[in-house]
Amino acid sequence: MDVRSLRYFIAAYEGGSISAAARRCHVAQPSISTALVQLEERLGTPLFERHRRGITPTEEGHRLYPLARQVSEDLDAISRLFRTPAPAMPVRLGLMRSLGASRMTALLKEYIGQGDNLALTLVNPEERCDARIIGEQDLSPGEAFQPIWHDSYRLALPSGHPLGLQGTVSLADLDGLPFIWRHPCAAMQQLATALSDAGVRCQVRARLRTIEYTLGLVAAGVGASLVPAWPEILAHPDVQSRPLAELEIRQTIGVAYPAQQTMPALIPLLQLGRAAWEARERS
Amino acid sequence: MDVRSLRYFIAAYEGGSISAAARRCHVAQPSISTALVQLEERLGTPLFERHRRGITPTEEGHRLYPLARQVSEDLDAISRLFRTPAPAMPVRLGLMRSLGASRMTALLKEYIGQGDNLALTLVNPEERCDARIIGEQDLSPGEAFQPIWHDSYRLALPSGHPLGLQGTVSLADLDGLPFIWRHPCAAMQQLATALSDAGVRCQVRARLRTIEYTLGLVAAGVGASLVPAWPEILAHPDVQSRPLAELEIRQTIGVAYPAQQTMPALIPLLQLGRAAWEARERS
DNA sequence: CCCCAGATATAGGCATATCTTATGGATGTA
DNA sequence: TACATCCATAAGATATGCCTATATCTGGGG
Repeated sequence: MDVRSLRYFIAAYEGGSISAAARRCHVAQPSISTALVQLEERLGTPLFERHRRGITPTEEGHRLYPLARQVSEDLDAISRLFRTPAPAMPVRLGLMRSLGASRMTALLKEYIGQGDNLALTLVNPEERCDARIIGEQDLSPGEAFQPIWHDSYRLALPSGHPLGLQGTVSLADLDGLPFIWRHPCAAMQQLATALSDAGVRCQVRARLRTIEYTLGLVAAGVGASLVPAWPEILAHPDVQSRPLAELEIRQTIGVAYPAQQTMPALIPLLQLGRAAWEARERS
Repeated sequence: MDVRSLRYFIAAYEGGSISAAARRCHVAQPSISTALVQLEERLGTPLFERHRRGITPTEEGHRLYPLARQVSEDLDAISRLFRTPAPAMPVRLGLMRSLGASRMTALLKEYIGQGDNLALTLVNPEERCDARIIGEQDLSPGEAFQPIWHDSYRLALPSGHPLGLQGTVSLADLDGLPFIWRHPCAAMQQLATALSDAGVRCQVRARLRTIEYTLGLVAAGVGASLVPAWPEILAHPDVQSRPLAELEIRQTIGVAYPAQQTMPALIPLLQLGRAAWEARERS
């Protein structure tokens, strides 16, 4: 028997579905599926009941779980045992504003877990730092770039707003529209340029920095705004979003780091970034 | 990290050499060697010091050993957990006399460990049984045969005996020689036939059944005898052995079992036998 | 003094295991 | 009805492990 299948089992048990386990383990769904079948054959008993909305552990699955955790964690402990407690590699990471809290914390959690005793300091991307999570357009000369996510921006409207009746919204529709401006943001800059080119002016009702506040004001009906198409935004109950017709506003976000002589402590971050990027490309 | 390399580590630690670990794990020596190197790289520390006569664990090796045992045994425990306690498959195994205690117990130990709750009964090979460990020449019709070991027989002499001065001993040298006869034994029969064909007669000083007693008498200087070339015999301090010149006495020992409809409980035994046989062919 | 035996390390070829992509079936949802 | 989600299966590509052969080193025996 193999710990690999045990780890897959753990992820499936905790995630409640095979697909979730695949995402968590950074592998494709069939890998988990077949590994679980093999494990069940090996143990001679079914471990999950499969249904449409996921899987539920059987009696035996519940019994196996704590044992599998035990073995898996013991193995991790062995890995750590001999790592000379690296003297807390300091890494200063510059984070661009409005990154999407959930995906960013997930990435940092994995990075910290995988890296070798990191002392992570988070700063603004303008400050001195070892690497920066920024949009590709803000790259400095001499920096290399590992893409991680790709955001497309959409117009956010209060639910029930008449523009929501259209599938897409054209720039001209924004003329005179109450608008909430967010700054600094490359996407907003792009929109500003396009609007002035088109001779369209909207009413700026507020200027602020964070996406969370912006969403709140949009939901309250203060005005429209431009937001990235993150799942947690698309799912917001009081906000609807529509793509802009003439203008496709996109931004690639990733790790910018000095091109020569990559700091070793950064390597796991770059690997995680690449994994996330390639997973996105596949789907 | 993989339990496979941990198991190899355990075998190397306990065996005191990489080659010994390879023999115990039924794999070739380079497999262990490279796996250990990879494990050391993974943990970032050397685990053994290599020298010509084997390996000795480093400080870290000693620390790793109990942990590796823990993980390996936990994993085995999981394997066993869900096996429905099979209702004690009874297996009657007929054992030919003079098999070589050490290798036979090693085989049986592996068989019991691998099989599924066996109730093993050891009997003489003439009695009714499910399978027999016998020499190939004693096969009954309708039995299939899986070879395990190949024995070549040599003349055993008390150390210091004048015939020991010759590299090989011819049949004629045995004329009048004090001899210890062992029975039943196919090799002895072969020798008896050859002697009578050559018109040579030796003095039979004793007749007995077990190899252990025979060796004792040879060591005591009572006479010579014919014994298989097992390591523990070749290494005996008071006995020297020489091949016979004209007559090569050999015997293949293996599992004899009913050719049709193999009992499932026998399958692990056949697999172990084949593994041992193939390992012998390689060396 | 030379050669052999026994130990470990390395290189190349091969088989198997694992992963990915593509696809189908089933079911709840807009 | 179309769609999204989830699981299972098949087929092709890739990786990993294993084996054979070989090289190096060392101690022992003739």
